[in-house]
Amino acid sequence: MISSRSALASGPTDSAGLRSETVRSANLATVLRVLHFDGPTSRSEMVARTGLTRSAIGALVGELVRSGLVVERRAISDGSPGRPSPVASVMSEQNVALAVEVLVDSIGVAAVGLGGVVLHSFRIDRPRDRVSVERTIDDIIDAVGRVREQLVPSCRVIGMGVGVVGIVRRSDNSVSIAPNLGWRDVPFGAKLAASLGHEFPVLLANDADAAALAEVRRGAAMGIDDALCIWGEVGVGGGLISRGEPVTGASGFAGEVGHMPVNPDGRACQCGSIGCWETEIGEGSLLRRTGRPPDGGRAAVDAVLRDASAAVPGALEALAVEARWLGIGLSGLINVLNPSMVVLGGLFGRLHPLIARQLDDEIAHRALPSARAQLRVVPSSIGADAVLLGAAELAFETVLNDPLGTRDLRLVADGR
Amino acid sequence: MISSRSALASGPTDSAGLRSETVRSANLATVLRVLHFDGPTSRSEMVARTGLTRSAIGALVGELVRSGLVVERRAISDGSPGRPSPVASVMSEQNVALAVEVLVDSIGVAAVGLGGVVLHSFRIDRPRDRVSVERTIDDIIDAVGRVREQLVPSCRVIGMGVGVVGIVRRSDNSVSIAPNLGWRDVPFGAKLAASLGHEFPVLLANDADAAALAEVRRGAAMGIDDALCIWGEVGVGGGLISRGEPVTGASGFAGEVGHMPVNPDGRACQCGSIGCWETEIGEGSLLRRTGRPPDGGRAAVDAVLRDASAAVPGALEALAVEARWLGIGLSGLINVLNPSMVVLGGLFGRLHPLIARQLDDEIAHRALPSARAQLRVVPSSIGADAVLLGAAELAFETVLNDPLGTRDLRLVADGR
DNA sequence: GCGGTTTGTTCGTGATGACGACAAACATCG
DNA sequence: CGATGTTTGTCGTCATCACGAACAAACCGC
Repeated sequence: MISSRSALASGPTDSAGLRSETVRSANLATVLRVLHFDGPTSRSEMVARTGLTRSAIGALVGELVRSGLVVERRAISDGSPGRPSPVASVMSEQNVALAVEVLVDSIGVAAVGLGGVVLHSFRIDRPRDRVSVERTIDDIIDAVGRVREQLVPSCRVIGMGVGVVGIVRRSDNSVSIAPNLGWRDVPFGAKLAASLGHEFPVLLANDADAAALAEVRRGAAMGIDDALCIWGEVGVGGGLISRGEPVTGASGFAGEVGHMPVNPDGRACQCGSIGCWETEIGEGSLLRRTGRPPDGGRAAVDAVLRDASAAVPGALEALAVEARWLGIGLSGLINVLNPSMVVLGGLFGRLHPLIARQLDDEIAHRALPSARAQLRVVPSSIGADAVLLGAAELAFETVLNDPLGTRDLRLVADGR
Repeated sequence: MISSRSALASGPTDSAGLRSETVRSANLATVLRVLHFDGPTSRSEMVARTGLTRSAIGALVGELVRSGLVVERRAISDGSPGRPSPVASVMSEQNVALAVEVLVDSIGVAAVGLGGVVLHSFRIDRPRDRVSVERTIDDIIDAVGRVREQLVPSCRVIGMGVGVVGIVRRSDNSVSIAPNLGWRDVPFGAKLAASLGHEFPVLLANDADAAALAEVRRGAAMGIDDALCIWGEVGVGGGLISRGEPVTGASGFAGEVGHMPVNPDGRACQCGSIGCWETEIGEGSLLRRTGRPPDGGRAAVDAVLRDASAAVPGALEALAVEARWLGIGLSGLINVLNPSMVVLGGLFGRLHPLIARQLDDEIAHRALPSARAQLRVVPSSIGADAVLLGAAELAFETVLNDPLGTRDLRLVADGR
């Protein structure tokens, strides 16, 4: 495998030298990451996994415990000989990320503990005319307040992750365009952070990207280094994972698979182009093919699914066409990115059981044999919380990269 | 930006702990990388760039000098006050990579010095019936011999990089399928390494991938973290760069953009699918549109370019169609990957001056405004040597990642 | 030739992990 | 129930590596 740091001239960070502190920080991060992703782990297990010595692991875990991120429980003897190893685990309740999901008709907020546990959550349904930026921020603050009430007093908020139905420019935490909300070039991250008094960092992401992240970190694609998550509702979004990390692109727009041209002489897309993938596989398109109004929403889709399960001819045909176009677009992405797993979420996750066969056929026909050799296409395994969990992971990244860098200063003071 | 190591469970390498040696190795790599990519650099400049102290840089450069990778020349006083800083540079002639380019009608071999200098090269033209695996290996060994004769006696061969016209599985250095050569599932890397007596590592890559790497390391996309290189000849290949590193995909197939479906009801592709991008923009397609036989090769393409420059109507129209389809496919890739630069090489590089306008229009029409905001589309800046230079970079990676890991044992022995 | 400036070099210090010795905690067996 | 073996935490020592300060060297300008 090729692996190198970026060439040069791209800023001082790239060619920065390493010092001893870097090592410590990286090792702390490694340990915390294991606990965050794999759950409670004994010290001896950590020795085996990291290759570090017992003494090093002891010191590292100790430091994490002192900083309030980790607890160690006395070992429960598991029957094997030898001295039992204490099990470290993350302090979920004391270290939480606030996750926010901004949809058109509702706003969800959750407190997610380190380790990925949803501790508390709250959802505000709202009429379609209540989607202005200010209203949205008000609603979020309201919901955040309610969620925070339920947290333990000693709890520390690590950060906030927000998944928005719209195209997000990650480089400056702004919403570039969100047609369904009527937003355009909104510095949403900055506004929200300001409204919250800059108490913690606020990170924005496209909802599909967030869901993809959740899927890779805690769902079907766990442990997969090259994955592709396609999220479909009204629009179609995607999250790309390469080398185990999300592909963001130059300004964080990567993954807008919905606007890949697949049918250059097809229907006009609301993005201004013609024959985007979204126009062929989006919710509206599926509904139209069954003779329903394209804005029927989830209820209408459920009706189609029921019809198809009952083998109603019109519905079956519509699904066949859907499968065909889904397969066409996927084949392109498979040839370009060679993922080892494709996760279908949202609409496509629900559709998958009904169209798996035809979808696989289409891919077998159109994708290069070599590119699809190791491929698995699976439905999303995380349910409704995918976006929230992904948004939380976004916020956790800070601590996971540098566990002590952002630690609570109080704890530093009396910790040693 | 999100950045994290791969989650877990993906092998011990991922969650490996760092030790002090790691720091040394990483810092040596940083210094060597600067010299390799930026050319001769003074010590004081290196201090500024890496953030390391003068003493550390001194020790690091010293170690690289002792290992025979680097020389230090006495500083030439540049007029500024203060003690002049000695300039370190890479020992190109003593540390070379052998680069090989396997095309249908010729085989090129070059000795590329560390730093990216082509020292010597040799090309064997061969009839189209001489493309068997064995013949090819014979020809390579022959050419390698001739090139090596010209190297200085103290020269050390770091490795061999091979760019092949075909789909390469990087995970095991094999050629999965190369239609133009008639190869299929050939463990070419292993065979070649064996024929060379396993003297050095042999790394395989698709020719477009190699060219893309060259473009990112030393060409138009130098310093760009998210780039996309589209290489067109008979087939269409692509190299994806994300976060400054090539995207390889699960088994190293990523970048087969030529087989992205763009026209589902279009022409049959030799890959078995229908309406692949390649069928619309490949050399054959361009020639067919001008009424020429599709296998006319480079000479025929040149004729088309001449016609277009002379504003012959048929040629202009053909180029317009070419530009349209090139734009359609590119727009999809831009929306999915959000690169900040697209480099057009091979056929497309030659075409670019003639179609730039129409291409930009098509992209403006089809790609999301946010995704193309920072985008530049440029022709390749490296000429005929792109594949060779990229193949060499592939081989250099070993040393650049761990400068002393592979050093000549002789030098270790008397070096200290 | 003298001061000012920049840079290489040397040496001591601090941080960090490896390693070995020892003690603690558990299971098994007699 | 105690002896033994095994596994593991802890402590002290050592090696590695970068930092920082002091000093020397090499250049400029006057």
